[in-house]
Amino acid sequence: MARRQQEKSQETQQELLSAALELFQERGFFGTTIADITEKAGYAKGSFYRHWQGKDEITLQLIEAKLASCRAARTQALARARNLSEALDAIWDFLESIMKDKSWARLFLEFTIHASCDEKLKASLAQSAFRLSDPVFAELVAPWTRPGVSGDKLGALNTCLFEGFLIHGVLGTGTLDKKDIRDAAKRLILALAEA
Amino acid sequence: MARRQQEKSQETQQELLSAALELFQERGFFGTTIADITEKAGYAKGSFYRHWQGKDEITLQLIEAKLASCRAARTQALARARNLSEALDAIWDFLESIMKDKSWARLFLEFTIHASCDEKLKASLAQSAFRLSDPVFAELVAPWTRPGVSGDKLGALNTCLFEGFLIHGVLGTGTLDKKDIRDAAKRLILALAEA
DNA sequence: TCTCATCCTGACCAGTGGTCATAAAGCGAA
DNA sequence: TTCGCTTTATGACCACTGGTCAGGATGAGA
Repeated sequence: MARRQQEKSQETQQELLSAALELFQERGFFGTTIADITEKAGYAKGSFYRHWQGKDEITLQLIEAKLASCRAARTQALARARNLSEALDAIWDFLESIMKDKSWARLFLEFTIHASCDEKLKASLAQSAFRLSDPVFAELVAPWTRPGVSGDKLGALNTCLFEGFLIHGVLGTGTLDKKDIRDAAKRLILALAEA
Repeated sequence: MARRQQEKSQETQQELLSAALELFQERGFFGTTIADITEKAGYAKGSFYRHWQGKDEITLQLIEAKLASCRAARTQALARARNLSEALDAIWDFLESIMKDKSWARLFLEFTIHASCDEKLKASLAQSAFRLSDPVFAELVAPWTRPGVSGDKLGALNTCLFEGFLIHGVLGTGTLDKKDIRDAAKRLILALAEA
């Protein structure tokens, strides 16, 4: 059987993923080179390209894995929500869980901006579960919004506040905390949904 | 006199600035190399470093120049404002004038994220007139906010919406337009300022 | 033992930001 | 005009990046 060879390959991939994650958290997306990753994992640079096409691909994979683990909790909480306020809380619990770690916030932002310069990557990003896309948000809040209110727009505004807060966070002025932004988002969305 | 030499130097600097601006708008901050800039302007790469320490410095200069031209109008409009709503409109006129051009929005974002990885640059950015800093906003809206309301927080929230909208813009989903975000910001700030 | 597929290597490439000895040109004075 | 001196401009050079690829090592099956 060729199982052991495949297992070795998988193991290598995992080691590279772990190394990449650590380095991204430490030095950010732009600050990490592929040579850094392979060196940390104990492989030659060429090995990287057996598993991914480039830094973009491995980053996307890491981000998706991170989000997948946070999404389960969100789905459960949303199922329990009895009104729009509770639904928004579930959504913001999800958003907060993503960024509990500041280095994740930076990685998200760096990658988002980087992706915005590349059409293909932008498409992957929009399709992936990375961002809480507007239609998804619309679907989540649909049960509690009045007809005529665009759920997409509510979602986009919510995302603006969230991603703006990410920038606020990485710049480190510290004027706002988690609660401030959540309250503001809830206030805004509730006001608009009922208008 | 050495005037003609200085004039030539100034002229070179201007040519490089123009070339840099065009390229930044076209290809973004990360997509533009220093060799691109000097080549477009018709100089050798080394000439660039007579005028700036690196890409960061020339970018900061370009951004500050852009903002300086927009700030005059803002100051005038704010002086005429008779209530918080009008003041917010003046501020959003200013913000909109900055990124009327989509390529500016991307440049702002790219540079902001890039700066967030560098302590020195982050300080320059905070100090510069680049971002509508929280204290400045607080001062602008102070005449119309109730005591006990933190103008800094209002400013930070306003900035979150603005910068979140910049991301929304560069990702090009197009769910929101200028008016949506301005209305949302006004609604939020007015509600909080009067609470 | 002999193949052959898989996994891994590291020298190699073009291109990056940044440096610096050198060349060219402008300047004022003799 | 001619001679220094200063300012401006050059492009080869450096260490580094993302990415490639012929070839070496290792394991699987006959």
